[in-house]
Amino acid sequence: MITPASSSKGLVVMAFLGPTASGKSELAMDWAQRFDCEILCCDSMQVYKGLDIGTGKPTREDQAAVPHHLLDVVTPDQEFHAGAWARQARVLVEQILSRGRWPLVVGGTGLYFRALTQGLFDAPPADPEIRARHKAEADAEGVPMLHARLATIDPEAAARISPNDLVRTSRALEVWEQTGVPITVLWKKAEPTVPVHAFRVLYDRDPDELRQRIDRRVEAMMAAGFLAEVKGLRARGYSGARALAGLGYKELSQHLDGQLDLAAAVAEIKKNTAYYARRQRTWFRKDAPEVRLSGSVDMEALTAMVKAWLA
RNA sequence: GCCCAGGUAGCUCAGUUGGUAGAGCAGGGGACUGAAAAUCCCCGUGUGGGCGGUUCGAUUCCGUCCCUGGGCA
Repeated sequence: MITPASSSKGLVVMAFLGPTASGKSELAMDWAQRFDCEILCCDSMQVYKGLDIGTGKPTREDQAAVPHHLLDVVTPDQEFHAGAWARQARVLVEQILSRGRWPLVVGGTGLYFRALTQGLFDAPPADPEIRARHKAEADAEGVPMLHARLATIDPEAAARISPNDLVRTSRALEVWEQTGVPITVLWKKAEPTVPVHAFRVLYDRDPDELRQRIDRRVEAMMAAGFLAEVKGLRARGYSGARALAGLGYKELSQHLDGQLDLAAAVAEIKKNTAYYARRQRTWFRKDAPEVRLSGSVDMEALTAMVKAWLA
């Protein structure tokens, strides 16, 4: 038996990270039941209530067997973001450790994980009005026009952000408009909060196998009523919510709007999910994991590695 | 056996009035600080089915052989 109490590192967590459909959740359930863990879902879409099938949310049975956190924290139309996730996650880590149990972070949202382990800088929150205005300007005159404006107030930020990247250009301008301080200055001032140390397990499959798993998973979601879930969300008035821009939700919404036939929508979901898995790989490769695993895992060997790491 | 249509990137195909070729899909690499399942950037040398011929030069024209699909016997 290993417990986090045996560590002298401070706040300590286990983390199973990896691309979608890799099977990391099953691995996590196994590990959690061996070592008395509580699971922190590191997933930007599972936080939404009602997005169940399409997000691959843990089943009721799994949730009953092991405590899961950071699921269903907001309704689909509510604002949510990395900062909110990280804040809640940090509190949960402390609480779980104080109970003498292990926090086990499981998921594939790289930004959220980084926000937990490294912290985010102190910045003003999003302002929907400003974002809507930027979006309208970009639609009318192009993102590069906004980017050019950023370049005049914060050349360093402009140099790091693509002229076509609306999201980042808009955020940098948003920070400037709200504080009068260039975002670059805030980046530099970012000070890490109490660090969370994570034993990172990157769980992956080879690309061919992962692609097959993705295809099968999408088919299974469709068979489980994914389309009905999307219809229901739209019927409740969430069609414009950002949550509905998530993988699968977006394509099925397009189908329901008559833009795609169902088979094409499903094919798009598979393709876009595979693209997404690639982006996830990039993220976790950079955040250097302690171990890379795939396929069936030797739990004894993994346990030994964690013990050594804790010592 | 004869006739027709094809054989070009892992797959489906385009194009080159002769100057050694490019799209989509698939695949790969990267960025990422409160939108992140979002947003954005980058990556294509392939005996142009084989062998001959014409030509300064052939993937492109000609001959022949092989393979695939269809038709006729």
